[in-house]
Amino acid sequence: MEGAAIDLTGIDAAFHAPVDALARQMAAHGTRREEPVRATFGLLGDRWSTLILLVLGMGTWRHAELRRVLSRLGAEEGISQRVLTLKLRTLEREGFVARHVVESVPPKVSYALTPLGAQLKAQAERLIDWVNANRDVILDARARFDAQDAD
Amino acid sequence: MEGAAIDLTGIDAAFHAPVDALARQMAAHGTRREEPVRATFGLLGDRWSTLILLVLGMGTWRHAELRRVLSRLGAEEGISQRVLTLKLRTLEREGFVARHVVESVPPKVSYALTPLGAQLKAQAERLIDWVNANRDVILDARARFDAQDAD
DNA sequence: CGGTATCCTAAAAGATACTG
DNA sequence: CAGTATCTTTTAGGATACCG
Repeated sequence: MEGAAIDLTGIDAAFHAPVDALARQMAAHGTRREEPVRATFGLLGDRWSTLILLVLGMGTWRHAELRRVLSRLGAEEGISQRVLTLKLRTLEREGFVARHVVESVPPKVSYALTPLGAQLKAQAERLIDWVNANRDVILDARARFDAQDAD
Repeated sequence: MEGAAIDLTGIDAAFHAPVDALARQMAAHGTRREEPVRATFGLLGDRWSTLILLVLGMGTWRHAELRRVLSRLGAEEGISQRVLTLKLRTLEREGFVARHVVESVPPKVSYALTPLGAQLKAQAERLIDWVNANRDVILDARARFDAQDAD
């Protein structure tokens, strides 16, 4: 937890106190792409990672099966082999996904959630539930925004 | 809630049952970019929106002040005027941010969280806390991954 | 079958200049 | 001061072919 010594030069003095409190909070969020919070949020927000977490939440999958499921359920257009490998690698590096290889010819590779990944999936589901509970509020806000925009 | 009639052709029969359960869950997540869940996750995952939510959580800010704070606390490099406007527009459209204009010369524009936006900020903070609680697990996983990678 | 390499497109974000 | 327009850079993602 670094985040000390934030330079507030140029920010109105009236804001120093609240900004100071905020600085601690934002230090917790982290500023660099490598920061775990930023990295995790980035994963949840990308096109496939959350979907992958949900699918892996059901059990262990081979690469090809996983890809087929994502291609059927995830979107009109499916995920490319390259991107699935990429996303799985990132999820593995962060400790959310475990990759298991059985040495045969050809080798059998399978993926599953780690305990940490299962926790993250639970967190994601909480957020999904919150959004869905407020789905109508959001759609209303959009409708109002788009309507006034058309003036 | 559409999401009925998922085509499972080509997916091994052994997977039909779990995939079917999964289909309902993924329908809740939504597949299209316009889906509230996808859109909200995308916001939380982008470079600035979560930071903006945190700053607005402290009160009402003018555009320029907001930008100065983000440029000091948010990253080595600050947010551009254009991107801040863009992000605020999106947050406003989703109903998370309220934009208030006082008609003067020049007009005074200020931004604050809506009640819904405050809820989202709380959700984001929950996730931030979870990641920070597991920060070391994540960093360990990365270290192990990078080490075996170097073989 | 899983993975990589190469190439390409689309989308996000930054820099800069300008307007009411 | 807030916002827009234009241009450029960066990054995510997709298509395809090939390798062990």
